[in-house]
Amino acid sequence: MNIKTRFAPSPTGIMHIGSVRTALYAYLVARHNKGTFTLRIEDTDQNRLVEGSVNDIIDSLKWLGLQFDEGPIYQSERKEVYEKYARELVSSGAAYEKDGAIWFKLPEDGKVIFTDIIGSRKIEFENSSQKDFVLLKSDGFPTYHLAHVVDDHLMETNPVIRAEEWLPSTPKHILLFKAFGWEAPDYAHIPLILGTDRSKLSKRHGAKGATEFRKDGFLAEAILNYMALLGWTPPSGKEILSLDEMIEEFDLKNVHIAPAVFDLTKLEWMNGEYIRKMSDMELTKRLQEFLVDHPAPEKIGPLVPLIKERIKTLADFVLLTNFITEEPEYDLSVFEKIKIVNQKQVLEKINEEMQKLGKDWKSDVFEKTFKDLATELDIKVGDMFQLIRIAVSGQSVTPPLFESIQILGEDEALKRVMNVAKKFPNF
RNA sequence: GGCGCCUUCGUCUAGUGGUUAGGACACUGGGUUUUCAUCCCAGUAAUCACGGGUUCGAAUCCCGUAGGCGCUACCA
Repeated sequence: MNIKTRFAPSPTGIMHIGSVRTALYAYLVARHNKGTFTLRIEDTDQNRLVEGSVNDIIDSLKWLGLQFDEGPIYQSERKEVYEKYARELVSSGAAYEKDGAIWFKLPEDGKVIFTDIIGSRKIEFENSSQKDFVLLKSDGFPTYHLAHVVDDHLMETNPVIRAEEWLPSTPKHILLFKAFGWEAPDYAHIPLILGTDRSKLSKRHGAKGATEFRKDGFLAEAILNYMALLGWTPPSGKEILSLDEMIEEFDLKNVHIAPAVFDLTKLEWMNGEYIRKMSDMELTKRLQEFLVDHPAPEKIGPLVPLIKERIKTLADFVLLTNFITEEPEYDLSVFEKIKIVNQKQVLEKINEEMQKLGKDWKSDVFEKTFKDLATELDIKVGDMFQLIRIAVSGQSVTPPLFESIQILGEDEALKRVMNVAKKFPNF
């Protein structure tokens, strides 16, 4: 059978992260079966249109690498088509006009039975539990129900892949296909993605759009990988897999039936995995593209090997390195993570030792000095170096300590330690 | 309210009649790095929603209940 899938968002806002998964699955099915993937814009509700949304959707798909073969097809440009078919139903007696709209007449008895691809589950709806519904609105635009049936028939979409919120209206669609004398497609209703409160993921949960994740420094491949696994397990059991590997392994039959909670922490972990896996050169390139207004893009490269294992998102690069160019802001709670009781005195001691080091500190001397000091003051070596790290940078995670000081310069490092020792614990 | 779907560690999940219920994230502890991170090892964590069956034996099959969620628009 010829496989044609489509992603059919309505342009009522930015491309939501949940839509990314729907688009991805439709894309994977098309590619796996050497079929066609189409983008269709469902802009039939004139009141809810949001300017810029189509661009955001297309940009998101492009960024993610989910290239469509056909479209975008705009439903708003096909009004006559829908009207023609709606009138056809009026002629055949399956629909009627009322208040300037065309309504579908729901059969009084009988039931609709279909098998959803997801979970191969058989689903039944009694016609008596359904009501007549609008096909063509009085403004001449079709409702989702009419537009879906007409378009997916004309486009020969099969299977129809959409979110599970559509499941309750599927009998309407199947009845419509039947009224037209058309064969209904197979349906795959993808379970919802939930927020931490287990309700449908939305902006209320802080759920962002695809392009916002991009702005936050997430990688397209990590987003794709994470979203794919939120509701699907590949037969190989792999957790990290590329788009090509997903295409190879994907089958709607392995998509889960239960909804899944979106977990940002795991996404961050996965993004970090992708960053660490990348070559230094590639990561440098990505950072330069990401940090468009970085004051010195040529200085990013040398820092990459130092921070690669410490960042989870591209945006973390800034957090990790801005202490080099900017005076850090100190927060007592960061110091409190170190289990040293008399931190002020230790800081003063560190300051003294640093003064004695003179100019051009050497790595081995530096390390021996503070290891000895730790022994002398009876504190853990790890805590000693961590305290220096925080005094110099204001942060508990930085590039390697000695390298950080080298980049910063001995004078500046010393100045900061002195300053901290003096002010502690009142910043 | 009506209709529908769902229910294994906190989260993502493996599991299709016999497993010490496995893995991943997170968390905790330890090791490597004389420092953070990375990496490695270990550990905590699911009476498989609950109650009945069927069976020698059930997370797995059947029935029921509860809870959660979704839909219930001339929105999609």
